[in-house]
Amino acid sequence: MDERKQRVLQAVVQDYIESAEPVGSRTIARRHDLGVSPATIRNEMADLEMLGYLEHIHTSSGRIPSSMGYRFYVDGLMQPKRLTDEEKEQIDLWYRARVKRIEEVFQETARLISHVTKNVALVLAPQMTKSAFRCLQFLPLDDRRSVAVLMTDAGFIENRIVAMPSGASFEDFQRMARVINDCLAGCTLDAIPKAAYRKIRAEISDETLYEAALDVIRRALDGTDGKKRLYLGGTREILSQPEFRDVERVKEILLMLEEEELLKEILSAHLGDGLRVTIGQENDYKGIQDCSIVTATYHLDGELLGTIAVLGPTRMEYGKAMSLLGYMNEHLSDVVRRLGWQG
Amino acid sequence: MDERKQRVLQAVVQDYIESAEPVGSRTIARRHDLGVSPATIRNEMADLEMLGYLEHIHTSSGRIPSSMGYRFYVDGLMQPKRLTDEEKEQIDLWYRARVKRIEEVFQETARLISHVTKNVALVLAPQMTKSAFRCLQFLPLDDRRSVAVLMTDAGFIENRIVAMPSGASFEDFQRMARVINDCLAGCTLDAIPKAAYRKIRAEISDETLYEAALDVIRRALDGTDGKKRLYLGGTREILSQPEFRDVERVKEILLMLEEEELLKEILSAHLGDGLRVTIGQENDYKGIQDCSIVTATYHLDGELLGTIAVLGPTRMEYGKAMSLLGYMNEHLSDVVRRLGWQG
DNA sequence: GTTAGCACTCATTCGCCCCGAGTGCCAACG
DNA sequence: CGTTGGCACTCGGGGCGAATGAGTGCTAAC
Repeated sequence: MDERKQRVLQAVVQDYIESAEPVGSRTIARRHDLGVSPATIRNEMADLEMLGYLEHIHTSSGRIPSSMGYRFYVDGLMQPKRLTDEEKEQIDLWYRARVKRIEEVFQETARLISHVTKNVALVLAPQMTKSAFRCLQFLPLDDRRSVAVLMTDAGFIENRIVAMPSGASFEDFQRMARVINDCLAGCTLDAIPKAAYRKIRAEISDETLYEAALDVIRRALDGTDGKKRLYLGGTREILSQPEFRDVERVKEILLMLEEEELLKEILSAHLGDGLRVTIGQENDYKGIQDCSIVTATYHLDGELLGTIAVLGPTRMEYGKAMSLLGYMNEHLSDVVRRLGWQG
Repeated sequence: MDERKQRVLQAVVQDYIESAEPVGSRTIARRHDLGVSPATIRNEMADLEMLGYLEHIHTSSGRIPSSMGYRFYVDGLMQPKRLTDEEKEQIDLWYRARVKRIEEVFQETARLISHVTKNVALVLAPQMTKSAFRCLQFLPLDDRRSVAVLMTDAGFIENRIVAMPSGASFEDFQRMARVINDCLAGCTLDAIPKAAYRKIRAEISDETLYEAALDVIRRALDGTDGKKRLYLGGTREILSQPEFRDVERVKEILLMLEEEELLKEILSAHLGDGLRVTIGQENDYKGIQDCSIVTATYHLDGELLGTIAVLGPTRMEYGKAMSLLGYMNEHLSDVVRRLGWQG
């Protein structure tokens, strides 16, 4: 593919991303300074179509890029846009103004991304169960119940009300906590070895108390896993995309966005690959083969990681999405740290 | 207004709610057994229009109810529908299956209501700051930080990481907690008297420690107030309403639904009135004068209360919405209690 | 290799007509 | 006097065809 073809392809993709209308040879000749006439561009476009980079809806309607065309554009033609200092400032401001509690980081990140890109944003929060047990403590609530507080090395904190079996005192509970803390020290939450349970069993002779201990561990863990991990943003924003002018189309995508498991799967598939773009038919899942996804994985101090993503029509501002995610990727952990999650 | 007019009005409202199309005299004669001819019904409808209960888009298109018409229907004509045992069973199942943690109750309630009514659901959670201070406890995290856990009488639990000033030991913090617990006992969180602060000041002589104490209290409180209190559900469901066939209309309502403060205001205005219906032009806020809101306030053991609401086009199944909210109203506190929030 | 010219293709828009649902009024009926 | 049937009138919506315009593909000339 020669230089000029590339420039034509670039022009087509850029114009189409901007206008959302099939673009014709004349338009390109007018708006881009290629130094050739529309007729020549027509010839080039016909060639590009032969090569699979452009598509025709029908004879006589401008061309639109194919998935392959977008791919070539993203890989080579697009000039990677960096965020300006001003934009970075804005992002920082957004966090300062809106995120008061660590739990809000993910939701607000999704909102921010969708707001900037005008597309759907997905944020997959790190799994608490992947981090290591630090300690379990009890606080007295009343004579029948106490509050179990579970902390992990990554700084997750969970609290939960547990009933105390009649006959057991708060002191019994505190002793129990010490045993559990000893036995589970350093265990990753989703992989507590059988041996640890045996050790607890050995330490706690009282049957009811042992049952209570198990219950506490179970309850402390189960909430953490069932906890919402996928945050969505921008289901409103996509309405401004011409692709979703028709309500049926909107319903379709919203229906899909409710399938949390499916989305998690899609995002998990991209885990660990840094910044990555999947375009149109490159998607495995059929329902979004007219959409593209840009994903980035972020790290929080070493082990823990999650994924942030932008989902939108193939006609997406890839440069913007990529630079934004790239920035978030680097700085999300800073934000989290500033908010006091992790030292 | 005589008996027959009422039956005609009832027929018009019911048919319109069902079909979303303006209803004509012939349709009513066919579908409702009023024992009179379409001509007679036409006359009655003309009268009802004079009286303000029905409206005409223009000559020769069936009638649709006015706000006043809906009001008359809701107040007198509608037969109040009770939930069947089966439906109640379903609701209970929903909660059992989906609500694992107390924090999810409100979001899931919103989802449930929107799912059943096919309209937007709003749930205003009770304010933590309206409940009374029970105790503040510290848990050690590492040598520089500890976790402050705040509990209130209503069973709210908040946790937050606080830095310990250098030089202060964990024991200092625990002493501080005891002082704070003494001084704030029984105070409502949003109305801590000046005297309480003076008392703390008097008890804690060390300047840095006092600052730290204030910071802890402030931080424990500020998160609780900033915490999300309004839960939305069903922004997808309303797409199936013919009123929102046009994307512009959808955008409009979604935009409004983002104005959290506005929504809180609207709901707060209905606080404490039990089950209440506001129809079309009865709404103060102009943006929803073609919508109706059904609200109900629920109580959680005495003091604490919040509001649940259904927001939809005036052509709403009032009976369904009201019976559902009525039920939720009575049983939400049961659900909460079962999940262990409050004894 | 590039360009101008020309015939051809569709999608869209507009006007037009017709149909059907519905009203409003009037006259007749019991 | 209330009820009914009949009839003229009114719109909205669907279907049809012509005009428009953006765009292509091809060919011949530069």
